[in-house]
Amino acid sequence: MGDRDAKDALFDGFAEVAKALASGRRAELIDVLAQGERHVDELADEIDQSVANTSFHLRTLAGAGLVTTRRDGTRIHYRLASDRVADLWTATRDVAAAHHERLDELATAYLGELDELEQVTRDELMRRIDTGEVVVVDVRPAPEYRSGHIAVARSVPVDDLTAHLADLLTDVPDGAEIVAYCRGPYCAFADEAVRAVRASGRAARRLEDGFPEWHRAGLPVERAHSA
Amino acid sequence: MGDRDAKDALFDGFAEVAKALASGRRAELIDVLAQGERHVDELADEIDQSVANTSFHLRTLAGAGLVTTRRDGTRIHYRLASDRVADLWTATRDVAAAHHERLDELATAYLGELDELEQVTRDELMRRIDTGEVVVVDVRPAPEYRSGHIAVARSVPVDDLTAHLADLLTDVPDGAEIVAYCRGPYCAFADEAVRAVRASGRAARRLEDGFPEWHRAGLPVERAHSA
DNA sequence: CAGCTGCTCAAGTGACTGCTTGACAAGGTA
DNA sequence: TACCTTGTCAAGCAGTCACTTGAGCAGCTG
Repeated sequence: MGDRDAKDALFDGFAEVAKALASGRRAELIDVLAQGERHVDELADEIDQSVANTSFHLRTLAGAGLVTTRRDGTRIHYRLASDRVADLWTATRDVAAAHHERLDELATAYLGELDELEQVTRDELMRRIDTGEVVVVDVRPAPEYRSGHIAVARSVPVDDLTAHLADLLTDVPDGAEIVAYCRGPYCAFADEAVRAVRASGRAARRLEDGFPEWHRAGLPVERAHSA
Repeated sequence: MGDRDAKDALFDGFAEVAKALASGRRAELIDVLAQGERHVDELADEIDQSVANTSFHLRTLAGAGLVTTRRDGTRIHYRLASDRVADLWTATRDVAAAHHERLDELATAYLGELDELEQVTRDELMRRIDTGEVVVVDVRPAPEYRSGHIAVARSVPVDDLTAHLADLLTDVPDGAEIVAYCRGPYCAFADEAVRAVRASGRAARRLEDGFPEWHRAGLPVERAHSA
């Protein structure tokens, strides 16, 4: 007890958890899985990798205990092992945002300039939902909406947005604003949606973060029965 | 904007932060630096590695933004970039504790059986400090005590414990208990101290975690002026 | 049963990591 | 000035990782 080999082995154990997140592709998987469970081809599609490689990364994550699986017929559904994993992912992003010297640049390259799109905080959105001044739009892919979403939100996946934009706009009362949300602060879907809505002349902003943060803040959600 | 390469680059950026923690030796460094700043040979000594290798790991951590340096004459002091890094370290340990299948085993191999040593929570220790029923002993190395410690604690580094045990015991009033603390929940110093004190027939327990957790909980500390 | 879908596994390649040794640079001291 | 201390850097080796291709296996469906 208390010797060097045992200490090294223990800290190597902690490092295994960090190692699981130490790949951009696995980080993307965690970001998607934080929305709810998904099966392998969907995940492969989300991260633009082969099914074999995605399967390999998922097994790496499972080996470190970050995700678990559930079989349903021929499909295997992966999900985060617990909310703690989502907390770890949030902590990683926070440290990167605060201390990684090039992160702003990388985020801007992916999301575009953020200053032009004023954001809505969770608290402000909650107040405006209560007073009915807002239409909340979930622009994530449909499976993510199905497995859980902000209570009053309607689903308009960003891929279908141009097709359904006219419908959406007719449902927005005068004086109300559209607020779009997606996976989190570094998800591009909401920004894309906000730009599209604004291009058609209506007011729109994005929520500052996404569904996982809303849910973990204890704000009202609707969840699928099985997920 | 919004394209695959930019998304990969952004998530690779997040992964760089995780990669920095993805080595047992670097994790040990973070655990030590969470106590306060230290210079390179001290750190090399703590993790039982060569100065060259320790310097290499520290530069890796600095490259990811997790630590910063301060020059003082010929010495270079390293410290955590902010409390966020300590939060990330805590989140990593929590996930490992909850989901890593062999972590309990590794922790037991290093710390010994925990059940035999009943632990004191922060809240309970705070109450007992107020009622004066307790002598709080900081068993970390002296530099860590100097850069910050629990307000009423006295320093008895575990290396010096056998030499100072008699002194310590004479200062403990009848009916009072010794509570030892060190770096955190996976630090062996406090357990070792508790066993030594108990072997001499006095009551002793360890604090459930360590100084960084106490400090971040906003409980009373004394800090060095310069650190 | 055969054939299909959904996923995993194995082998192979190029790139990176962790550690060692030994040389070197920056700053302080005599 | 020369010399010491402290820390970094470079080369080199063994081990590991990310991704590809192609094979294989479990469980449905006809």
